[in-house]
Amino acid sequence: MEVCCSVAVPVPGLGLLTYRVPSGVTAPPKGARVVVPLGGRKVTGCVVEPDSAPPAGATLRDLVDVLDEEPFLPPAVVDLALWAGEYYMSGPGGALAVAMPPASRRGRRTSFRTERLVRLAAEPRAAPPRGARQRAALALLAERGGALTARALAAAGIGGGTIRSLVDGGHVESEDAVRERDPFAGAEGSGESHWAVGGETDPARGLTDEQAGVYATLVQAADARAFRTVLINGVTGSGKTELYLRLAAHVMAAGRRVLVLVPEIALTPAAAGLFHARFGRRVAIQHSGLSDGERHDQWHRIRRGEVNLVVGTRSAVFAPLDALGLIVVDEEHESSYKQEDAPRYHGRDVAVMRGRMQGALVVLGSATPSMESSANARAGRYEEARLRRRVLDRPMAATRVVDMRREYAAHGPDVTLSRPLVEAIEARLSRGEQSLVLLNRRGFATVIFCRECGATLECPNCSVTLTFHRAVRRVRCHYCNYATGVPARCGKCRGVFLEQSGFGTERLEADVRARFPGARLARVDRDTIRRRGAIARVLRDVAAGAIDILVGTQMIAKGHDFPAVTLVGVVLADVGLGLADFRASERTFQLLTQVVGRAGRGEIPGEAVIQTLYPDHYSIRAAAAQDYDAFFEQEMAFRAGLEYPPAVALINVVVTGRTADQAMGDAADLVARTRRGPLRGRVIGPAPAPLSKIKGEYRAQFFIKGRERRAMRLALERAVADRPELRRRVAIDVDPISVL
DNA sequence: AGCACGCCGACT
DNA sequence: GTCGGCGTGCTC
Repeated sequence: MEVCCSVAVPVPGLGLLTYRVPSGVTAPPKGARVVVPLGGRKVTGCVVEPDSAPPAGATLRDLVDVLDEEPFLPPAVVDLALWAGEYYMSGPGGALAVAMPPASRRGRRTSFRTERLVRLAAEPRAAPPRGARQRAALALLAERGGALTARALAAAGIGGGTIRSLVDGGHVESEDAVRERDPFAGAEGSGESHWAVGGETDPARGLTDEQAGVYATLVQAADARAFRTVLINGVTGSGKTELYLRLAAHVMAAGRRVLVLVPEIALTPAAAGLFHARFGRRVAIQHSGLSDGERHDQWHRIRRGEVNLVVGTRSAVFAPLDALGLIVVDEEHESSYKQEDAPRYHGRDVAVMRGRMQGALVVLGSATPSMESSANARAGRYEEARLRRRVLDRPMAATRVVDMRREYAAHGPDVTLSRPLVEAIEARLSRGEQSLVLLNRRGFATVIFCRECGATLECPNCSVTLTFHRAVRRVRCHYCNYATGVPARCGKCRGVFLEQSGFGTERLEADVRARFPGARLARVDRDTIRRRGAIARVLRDVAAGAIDILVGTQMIAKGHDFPAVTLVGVVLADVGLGLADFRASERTFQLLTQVVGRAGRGEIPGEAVIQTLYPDHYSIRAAAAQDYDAFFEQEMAFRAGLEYPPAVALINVVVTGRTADQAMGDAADLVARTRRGPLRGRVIGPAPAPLSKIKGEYRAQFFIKGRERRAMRLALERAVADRPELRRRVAIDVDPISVL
C-alpha cells in the first residue's frame, strides 16, 4: 500500500496537496519540510498530515526530497498556522509561510553564518614548526585559549598561507564554525539607559497594593497551567510592564516558556530591550528591524530550545516554542498586530488561540483596550483586571480642551497654536521642561486647490489629494508615494491661482520654530526618520535634555517614556475623526489617551492641551477625562446601533479591477452568490471603496455581517470558488481593522 | 510571419 | 507565487 502525505505549499490560496512517499523513503513526520514538484518547478512545503488518504480524482506525484527526519515546525505551530489559514481565509500555505524562518521562505538563501576557526591540534606534533611566523601563530593561539578566528589571526599579521602550513604540518586544525548574529551586539549600555527610566522597570522596587493584587491573580492563573485569558486594563504609567516581567520570571522559574508580543512601532521596540536587559541570554527577539540573517539565527535558537522567552512583533506568535506557559500581548489594542496583506491575521487573536491550543495563560494589556477585548471581557470570555492608579501616586495630567472654532473666530483661520497652548509651552521653556506637540498628519499643506475652478490636486493613481512637502518642494501621494513638482497652473482650468490649505507636521514645525525661535526643536514623523538611526538620535537627545519641543505624528505617542516631558499639546485632535472608518472614534480616543499619558511621568505633574473642532465629541471628552468606561459605553452603543464589530462579526471583501465598472460588476456578482450561500448574516454593498482607486487599480468593496463566522466564511468561500478567475483580484479581510 | 507582452488558469 | 499557454498587437 502506498504511503501518501498532505503538504502545505507556500502559495497563497492553494489548498493542501497530496504527494506519494516513494518506497524506500522514510515517511516524514508532521512539521517536516519536503521538496515537492508543483507544476514545472520544485518548492519546499511543510508536511501537515504524514499519512493521509489519497484524494479522489487526482494523479499523485512523488515528493522529491525529505529535508527533515524530525519535525521542523513544532506540530502545535503547524496546527496554529492551519487554524489561521482557515479562519482568515488565506489557505494553509500562506499562514505556514509566516511560521517558517526566513531561509525556508522563497528561494532567498539565508542560512547560518560561518567563519573559519583555527585551533591548536588535539595531538600536536612533537617538533615545533620551523618558520618564525608559524611559531608566533602557535604562541598567540596558546595565549588566547587555544582557538582564534582566521579573521583575528589576520589582524595579528598571520595570513592564510601561514595557517595552511600549520594545518599541513598537523600543528593546528581549522574548521568552519557557526557564528550567531546577535541583534544586541554593541547595544549594551548604549541605547538602553532611557528604557530604564519611568519607574516601571526597576526590579528592586516593590509593587503597589493594586499591582500586587493583579499580580497575585496572574500568578494563580499561570500556576493553573490551563488556558485562560486575562485583560489588564491599566492606565498609562500604572506599571503593567513590571507585572509582565515578574510574571515571566515566575513562569520560567516553573520550567515553562514565555512568548511576549509587542507592537510594531517606529521607535525601536523598547520592550524587547527591557526583556533582554532583565533576562539576558535566555531571551530571543523577533521583529522586522532584524536582518534576515539575525532573524534566522534567533529562530533556530528558539527551535533548539535555547531560550525561555521570546519577544517579538506579530509574526513571533508563530515562534517555535515548546512548553509554553504564558503569552503576553502588550498594547493589545495596537493596529500593527493586524497584518494588512495576506494572510490577514491578527497577532493578538492568534495568540489567544495559541494559548487555547497549548494550555497557556494569555495576558492582554493596554491602557486603552480594543473594543473587541473589552467586549470579550464583559461577555466573560476574558477575565479583566484593572490598574486605576499610576505608580508612585503620580497624578494623571491635568487636561484642557481648547475649542478651535473660537480660536479661528478670534484670530483667523491660520492659527495652528492656540493661546493656551502657546502659554503652556512658554511656561515649559522658562522652567527648562520638555513639551510634546502632536499632529497626526504629515507634510506641509494637505490640499492644493485652484481658486478659479475649485479643483484639488489629486494623485493620478489614487483617489486622494496630494500633500505638499515644502522641504523637498514636491507634492506627494501618501498611498503610492507618487511625487511631482508643484504645478504652476491648475490641471483642469489652467488657472494660475493655486492655494494651499490644511496643514501637517512639516508646517507645524515651521510655525513652532517661528513662534519659539530660541527653543531647541525636533520633528519625528515618517519623513524625518527614514534614515536608519535618525530616530535613536532624537530619542537620545530628548532623554539627554537637548530638546525642548518634540513635534510629531502619532509616532511620538507610542512606546517611550520621556520623564522630563511635562506638557503634551495636541494640535488638531480630530484629524482622523472624519474618516469613513467605523473605528475612527476608537483610534482618536486611544491616541489622545496614550499621548496625554506621556505627560508627567517623572516627578513633576503633567499638563495636556487638546485643540479640537469638536470639543463635545465623546472620544475627545473621554480622553480628556481619562475615562475609559465612558468611552466604551458610548462607542459600544454606536457599534451596536450600526452593526459594527464587536457587536457583529465582519468580513470585508475588496475587488479590484481595471475599470470602476469591472470592479463593481465583479463585486456585485460575488455579493449575489454570497447571498445565495448558507450565510446566516447580511451582505452590505457593493460600493466603490472609500479609496476607489489605489495605485491605478479601481476598487469596489462589500461587507458581510453576521454572528457566525463559520457560516459567513463558507458562503463567501463558495462564491469565490464559483469564480476562480477572480481569485487574484479579490482580497478578503476577516475581522478587518481598517476598512479604508 | 515572428515575437513581446499581458492575462488566465493550473498547480496533488 | 510562478510557469506555460494563448490571444492581441506591433514590427521586421
